[in-house]
Amino acid sequence: MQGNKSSQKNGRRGSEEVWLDAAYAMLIESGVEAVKVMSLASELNMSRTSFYWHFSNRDALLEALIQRWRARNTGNLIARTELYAETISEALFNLFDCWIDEGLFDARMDLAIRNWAHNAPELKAILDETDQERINALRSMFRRFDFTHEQSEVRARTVYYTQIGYISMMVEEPMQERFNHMPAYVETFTGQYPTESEIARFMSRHS
Amino acid sequence: MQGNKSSQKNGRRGSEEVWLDAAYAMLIESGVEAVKVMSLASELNMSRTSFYWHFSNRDALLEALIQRWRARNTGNLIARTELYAETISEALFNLFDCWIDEGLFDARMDLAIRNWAHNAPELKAILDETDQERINALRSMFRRFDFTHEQSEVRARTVYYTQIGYISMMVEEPMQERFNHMPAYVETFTGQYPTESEIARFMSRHS
DNA sequence: AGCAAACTTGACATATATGTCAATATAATA
DNA sequence: TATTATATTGACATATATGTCAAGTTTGCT
Repeated sequence: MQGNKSSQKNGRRGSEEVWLDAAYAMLIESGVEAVKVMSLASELNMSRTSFYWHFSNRDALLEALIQRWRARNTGNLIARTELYAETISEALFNLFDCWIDEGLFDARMDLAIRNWAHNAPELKAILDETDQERINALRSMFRRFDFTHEQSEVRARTVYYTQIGYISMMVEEPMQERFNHMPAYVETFTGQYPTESEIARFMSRHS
Repeated sequence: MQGNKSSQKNGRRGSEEVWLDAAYAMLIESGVEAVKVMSLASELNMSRTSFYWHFSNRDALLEALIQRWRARNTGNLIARTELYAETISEALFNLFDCWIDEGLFDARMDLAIRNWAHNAPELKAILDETDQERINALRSMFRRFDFTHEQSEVRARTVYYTQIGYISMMVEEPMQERFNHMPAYVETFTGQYPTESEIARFMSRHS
């Protein structure tokens, strides 16, 4: 792990990113094991050995992938849980934006990292920490409304596990169907069905 | 995929199972990609080539792993959703047995299969079908009590996704803590806190 | 003991993957 | 145009993995 030769200021030609993008696509599509210098080279129509100018070795590439994940998938989700909301339903709808907008939360990357972490203890440790931070944020969110500590703990986990499960199953569902179910999810997570205006506010954000 | 030479009646010495057991352990520990004839051989202190007497090739071994999963992880979960219950809470507690007893539901195997399916379309199709059957059973369970179609649909998914998420995250939690949270999970999934006697009945099963 | 079925092994052929290196090509700029 | 930093390449060395085969060993049974 560690250290690629050049990654300084000069963004002139820079083919380093090309390799990283290809690696990212491969990681998401087929998992870490599939991120091979050979495969990437043939996909890029480039000599395999050219890779070694940009990265010292395969591990350096993998390390860069992890850095990319950390940079992109940190903060957004937690920020969403902290947005202004008058009710727990509104707060949940704020969170749901993450499940819809790939720019807010990269679910496929998150899944790839999770599977990868199974065989990479250091990464597993980072991921566990990340998960804990997210769950903490969700627990605080419930605490801000009328939920006991125990309720907040369990509902935070239910919300998070549900989403991780959804991602892990790679559910393919028409977007309209997802939207239709969301009020019922809010009802399940909070104990009460959202109001017309709460639903309307959420729906209007996504059109 | 397909076809090992001998697997008939004669269970005399049978080293076929030894290879399969090792493969199973490797699959669960490190994923399909790690299920390699070489690794298994060195772990079993056996010549690599000996493997090929028992299985025609690596694919046959992988096929056998899938068969083992299908044989073991089919039915039990669904049967649990169909057990007699006077309330939805009792029904959910019946289901929770699966998350506690590895004999009823092999969560680690399920996760390994799910990750594997990511790169194996045929397996993915089988898994999708299995998931659908399980969700259908859960939906029917909710329908048997006072839930609308929409509520049953979403709560069935919430219960299932939550568990898949839990497995996918490889949460390590003291058993006592899991038990302590279960009434609050029941409350989240059903909308009402279980009674003392429902909790007592569940707890008494696990001691 | 003797025989056949069940199993194991090492030598061989081949495919895929990583990484090093010296030789070369290309682009920016002096 | 000449120089230099930035890149690319093919040849080579090595590691890991799959699978075939002929020759051997072990085990169960008569």
